[in-house]
Parts: sequence; C-alpha cells; structure tokens
Amino acid sequence: MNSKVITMPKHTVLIVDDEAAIRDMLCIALEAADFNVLDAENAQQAHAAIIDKQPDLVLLDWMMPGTTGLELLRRLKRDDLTAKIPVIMLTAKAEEDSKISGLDAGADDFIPKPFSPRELISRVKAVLRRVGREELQEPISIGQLVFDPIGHRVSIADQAINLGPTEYRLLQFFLTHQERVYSRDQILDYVWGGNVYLDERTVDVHIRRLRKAISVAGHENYVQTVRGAGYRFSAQLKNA
Amino acid sequence: MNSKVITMPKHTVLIVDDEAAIRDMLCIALEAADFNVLDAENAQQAHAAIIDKQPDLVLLDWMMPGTTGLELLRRLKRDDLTAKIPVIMLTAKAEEDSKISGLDAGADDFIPKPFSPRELISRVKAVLRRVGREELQEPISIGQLVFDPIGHRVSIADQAINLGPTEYRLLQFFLTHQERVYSRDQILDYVWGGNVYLDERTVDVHIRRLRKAISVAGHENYVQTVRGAGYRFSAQLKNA
DNA sequence: TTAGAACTGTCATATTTATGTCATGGTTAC
DNA sequence: GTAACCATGACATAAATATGACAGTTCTAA
Repeated sequence: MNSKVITMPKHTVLIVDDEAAIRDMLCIALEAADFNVLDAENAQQAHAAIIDKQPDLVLLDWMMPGTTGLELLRRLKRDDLTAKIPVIMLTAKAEEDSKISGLDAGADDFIPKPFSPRELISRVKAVLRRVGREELQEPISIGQLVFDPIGHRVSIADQAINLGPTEYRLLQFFLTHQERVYSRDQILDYVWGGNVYLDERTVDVHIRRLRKAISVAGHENYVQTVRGAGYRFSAQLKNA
Repeated sequence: MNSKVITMPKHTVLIVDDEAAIRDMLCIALEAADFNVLDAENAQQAHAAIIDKQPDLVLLDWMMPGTTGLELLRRLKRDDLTAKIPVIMLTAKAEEDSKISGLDAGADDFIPKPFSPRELISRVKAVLRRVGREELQEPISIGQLVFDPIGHRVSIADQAINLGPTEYRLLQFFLTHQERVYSRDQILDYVWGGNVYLDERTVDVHIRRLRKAISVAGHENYVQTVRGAGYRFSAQLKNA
C-alpha cells in the first residue's frame, strides 16, 4: 500500500483534543502527509499513549475539560522519559498569555486556531526537523565502533554489524547514557517504552545478544554487568 | 515470582483509600508492577503506617470519612520526618479547587478517577524518578578514593575497585555517616535493612572484605575498629 | 499467498559470584 | 595470664547472571 521508506521511517504524531471533529481533521491531514497518527481525547489517554507508544511529536489542545493541556505539558516536561518529546500547542484564542506560559513550560511551537492543514503540516515538519537536527543524528563512536543513526547502521572497524531492532535501540540508549548504571527495570522503561510487562530476565537476553553482535575486537566489554544493580555502558573498561 | 533484588530494593507504596475495592485494585496493579504495597483505610492508619514503614510514596484518596486526604497531606508536609515523602492525590472529581489546593499543599501529582492502572503506574514511576533525581548523589571522595553512586563505581587513585554489593552498600553507608561509631547491630539495620536476623559477626567479615578491597595506599585505615563499641569511618586516621 | 528468514520473549540449565557461618589464631584490657 | 573481643581464611550454600534452545510472531521475498 504505502511505499516503503527504509532510510526515513515515518514519524508518529499524537493528537490530543477533546473534539472529535478536530481530531479527525488533523488525523486526515497528517496521514495524507505520511505520518503515523495516534489520538487521545483527554490528558489521561494522552499520557498513557505517550508513555506507551513514544510518539515523535505531540499536538496538544490548550483547552480541554479536566486536566488542561498546559498541565499535561508540564508533566511531560518534568519527566525524563518524556521531556524530550516535542509538543506543539493548539489554542482557540491567540492570547499572549497562553502563548507565553505555553512556551515557558516547554512547548516547541504554538498554533492558534483556526489554522489550515497546510500550515499545520509545515509547522510539524519544521519542529521535527529542528529537534531531529539537534539531538539526533550525529554519528556516535566509541573505540572502533561507529553508530550512525541516519543510516541506521552500526559498524566496527568498518565492518558492518547486524543488530536486531531491539539491540539497536539498546545500543543507542547505552551510547547516549554512558557511565551510568541502569536497573533492568529502567532499561525496560527506556528501551522498550513505558508500560510493557516483561520479565526482567528478558533484558539479560538482549544484553547477551548485543554483546554477541558487537564482540569484535573486544567491544563487548563496553557493556558491563553491575552485579546486584543492572548494567552500565562504559568507555572505561573494567579492571582486571 | 520475581527475584529479590537486595541492592536495588523495591519501592514501597502506601495506598490510602476508604473503599476496599479500590485498595484491592490498586494493590494488584502495583504489585504486578513490582512494588511493595501497604494499605490503610483511614488517615489514622495511614499516618501510623507512614511513620512506621516509611513508604517511598503515598497514594492518597482525596475524599475520606473523618480526616480528609487534604488534612493528612498537610500534616505530612508539616513534619520534617515525612515532608519529603512524595504524595499522589486521587480524586473522584476533576475539580479545579481540589486540584489547586492539593498541589498547593504539596502533592506531587494529581490523578482524577477513573484512571487506568497503566496510567497510575506510569505516574507513580514518574514521581519516583523525579524525586530520586533530586536527591541525586554527587560523587563522594576521601583521600584518593572516589565513590560514584551514579556509575556505581569506586576507585582509588584512578584504579577501579571491585566490591561486592554488600561491601558497596557498607562503604556508601560509611561515607555518608563518617566520624561516628556504629554498633554491629546498627550497621546491620542500616546496611542490610530492617528485618534481617543475622549473626553480628557477619559484620566483621564484611568489614574485613571492605578493608581488603580498599587497601590501596592505606585507605583501609579509614575503617576503624572501636573495641567494645563497633566500627567507625573516619577521615582522621587513627594515631599510632 | 506462501515458504522461509528474522526477531522476540521465556525457559531450563550452566556458570559465576556473593553471603553467612565457623574454626582458628591474634589482640587488648585488666 | 586470661577472658573478652576481633581478624582472618575456608567453605557450603544461596543468589545473580550467562547461555543455548524453543515456540510463537512478524517480515520478506518470491
């Protein structure tokens, strides 16, 4: 149905609005622009979906019954797990107030209703470009290992390394969080996404798979077991 | 079902709600997420449990017969001993009033009923992460010894030191409680945790293991035997 | 569509490491 | 000198982690 885009996986956008009509409209517009779309009609659903699915961007209505958009935004920005997900606020009135407090609380952009789908899409893309440029995509290397997020490939000493999707994410997580111990539980949260219900031992197995895959020229030694605490990725090789 | 993790103790959550059905529901959800769970059906019980068991987090129903949740919250926040325990308020109605006064009185989050267990768990985890981050431990150093809680590593003069989990905790305890004698009994309480029934001599053995591990450049001399009383960790090396 | 390959999560089992107790020997205080 | 106290090495057991295999799924390529 869709053409496959291997090098540029689709972005996932979560729409949060209490009005079904607006959700549908946004949904259609975004899907036409080749995004994956999720939606939620209140802050609870939204939060669950964010934790669970880790969308690349959230479109958040300012005014909602119950927990308002602003509160949800604050909550997202307080928590490490979700703080980096960009949020675009939608508001019915172009109040300076809300704009200021919204940007203040960490919104990445601010779109006053009414807006055209065209404008929306271009702002979404702009934000994604910006954050994409900022955090992503510099290749990371350690030892002879090179991790290239853009090409989605990993190599050691110029030899391509084959990793499963989970091992890839695990390695990415480790590379961006070095010199620090994480419990199996935390690793499940960060790498698998929020609310998976998995056996902690599963982490061991994937650690082993990762080690096996990168065990070229001793690179598996970067992935260190910390008995009783979890795992650590460290450039300082463990002592003899 | 799950293996016990001694060095990474499970978090304990206290549920305070007058409805048994809700307590049970929460209980099951939290236990499935690998928390220790306590419960109380009124403010008195809750307060006693908090003092007694020192839970890591309290889930507090807003509306309860007798002392309301808000009052209990205020009491907790007034008392130094309990002020730092995070509290999540549960409320049946998404009243702005209660939300405001709840956050105002020091609640860490606010969950309107009805909520999904999934949502609840993720919020509990988020709050625990947040407070955990705040009391983040800076590396501690003494002499040439560096104790890094984040990386869970110990080194002396840049040489990594290998410690077993118990020795690690013992050292951590000493570093945060220097210049003071502790009896074997106290050390068992603090390092092993409340209800272990172990021979006091066990402490001797672990003291020895710790000394052995850090006996580089004389660092074992920080761990001092106080005959008839216990042990002390002191930066002032004992005199000859 | 279907056969085959790749990926996941869970087990059972092996391996490694840590723990608590004991027996023995050394120290200290009186 | 001796009784209490502490240090130390050894050891059986327990606990945590590593590993290989497997079955259910999902993906891929005809």
